[in-house]
Amino acid sequence: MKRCFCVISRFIYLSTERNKGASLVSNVRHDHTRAAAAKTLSDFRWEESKSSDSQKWSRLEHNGPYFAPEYDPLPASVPFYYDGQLLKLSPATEEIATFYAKMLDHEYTSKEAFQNNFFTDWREEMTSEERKQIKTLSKCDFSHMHKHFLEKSEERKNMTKEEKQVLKEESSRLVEQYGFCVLDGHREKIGNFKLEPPGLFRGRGEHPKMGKLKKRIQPEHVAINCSQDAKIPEAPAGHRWKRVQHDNTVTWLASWLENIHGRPKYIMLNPSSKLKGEKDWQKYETARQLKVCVNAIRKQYKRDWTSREMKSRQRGVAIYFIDKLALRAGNEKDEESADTVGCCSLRVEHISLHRRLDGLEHVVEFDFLGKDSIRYYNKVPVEKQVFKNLKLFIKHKDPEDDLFDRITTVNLNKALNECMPGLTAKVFRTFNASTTLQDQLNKLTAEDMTVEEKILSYNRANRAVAILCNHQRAAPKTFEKSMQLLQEKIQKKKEQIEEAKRELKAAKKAHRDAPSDRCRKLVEKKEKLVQRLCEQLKKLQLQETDREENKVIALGTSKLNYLDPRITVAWCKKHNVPIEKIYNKTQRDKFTWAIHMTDESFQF
DNA sequence: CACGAGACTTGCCTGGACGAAC
DNA sequence: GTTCGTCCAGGCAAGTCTCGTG
Repeated sequence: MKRCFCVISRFIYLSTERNKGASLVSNVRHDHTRAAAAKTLSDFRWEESKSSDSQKWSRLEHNGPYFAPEYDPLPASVPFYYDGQLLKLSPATEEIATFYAKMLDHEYTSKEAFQNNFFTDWREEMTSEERKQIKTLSKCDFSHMHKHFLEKSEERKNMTKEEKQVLKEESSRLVEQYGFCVLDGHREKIGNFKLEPPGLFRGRGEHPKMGKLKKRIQPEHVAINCSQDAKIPEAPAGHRWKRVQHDNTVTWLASWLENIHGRPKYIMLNPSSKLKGEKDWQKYETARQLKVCVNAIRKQYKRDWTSREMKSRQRGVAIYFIDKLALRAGNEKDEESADTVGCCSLRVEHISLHRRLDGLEHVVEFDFLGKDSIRYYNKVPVEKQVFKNLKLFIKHKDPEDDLFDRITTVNLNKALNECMPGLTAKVFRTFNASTTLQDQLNKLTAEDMTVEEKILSYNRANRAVAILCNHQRAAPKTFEKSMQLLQEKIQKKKEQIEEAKRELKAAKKAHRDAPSDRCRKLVEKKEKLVQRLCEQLKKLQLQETDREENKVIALGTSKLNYLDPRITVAWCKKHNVPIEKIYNKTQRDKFTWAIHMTDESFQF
């Protein structure tokens, strides 16, 4: 498998290198396409790939991370008052105050947890003098700071073109210096070369740590990873790195521990890199592998529904949910984070069982907060045996008890792995998402459609996946307004059509009454106008449908993470839709591998 | 097996660039 | 020229899963 990808990756490099003849590129592609076609799924050796996969590179060199600029103290003209008294804060204290002052408009500064966390952490950073004086948050007056930053941002908006140009050049110099690394002889883009600046932590949902201080990262906190023979990046003057290591079994260039949860964070490559692309390709191949054995797995979990062992029954139902509803695995979480769940961590309170609902039998009603505190709400008719089992699982339990108390993500994944090497809960999401896209595209695309209609079909297929995976977004702030505008446009267009039709009729009549070349030409002209207007109307109406259906659905996540790009590429080729209409520049870069290795016959 | 550390993927939001409409 | 709206890259939080250790 590994070897197979090497062919592809060599091709990608070839094709992205300048001054290479097009004929060479197409030759490579041709060869590869055949090689890939000849390769069947059973040829993949997962065990083998596992050992060889552990080495991620042989040579790695980079310039280290870019540190956030030092704090620039406020001008003396921006006062801070405590309890009505002017107070000059020390730079460190002032800096943290500005984090809060910048957020005053946000709803969450009104939350008690946010205020308490912020104030506790702020006081910890104060000088003892300041700590003695500043005892109550509500007595702090940040309003002048707040105003100062509003003005600053206004200033920034009103910069001249030239000033903006200067900034732009500065930032591209930064990218030039820090934004790339050299991995195995190839210059690769780094994903996030800038270290996160200090600020206030705002978790998602009801996060118990909201408002806590995210501290400034110092070089002494940062570990550097590069190859032994590489030039070690220089630490900022007067500083040294936490450590420099040469571990080629990992892909990160730099890492540090964030202070909120004490979890590691990393600087890694951009998705367009070979390293990431290879991994991505592997992911989809695993998902395609599941396609081959999913029937057997389904049979197995259905058998488990009637197992004598409670654990097996629970696992059978859990995998059924993961498969049917594309739920996430649902690892255990600690108390120090928002209360969200996935499949294995579902609690009794998250489901309601309805013997009969809306004319359907055995309906399970799900209502819980999933990843990022996004609500999952769904009413699903299930097999009778699943229903029976669920009743059994919740018997004698309290609402806050685990629904699946005998299983964990670890043993669930272990069981899955025994069915198919490499299989874990999340593979089902990839598999179901990509399968859905393929099915929907096949169903929704017709040859006689215009390109616009085909794109609408694609978006609908994409949307079906997003709904399956529960990818949501906040409705755009301007949604209502822009929708209304669009409707007015449509109305206007309709009126134009009426008008044009009347004119056409009149022209026809004139031509009938007194045929002439001039009259005939006028009729033709009017006919064309009507036709053109109708086409425009259709386009607008398509746009309206698309936008309405998309109001709270986020398509990006599935497009980027769940849909095998080869499905899209093949579809575009087959139906003559330019790939640029579906993938923007970033997406094309990320999916370069797929764009080059896929021909129109590919099916997931 | 439980646990925690570590590595890597997935996820939503936002600020600013850019183009269209006024 | 200004305003408005859309799109996208970047930001960073929050998941999943693996591995080593006792």
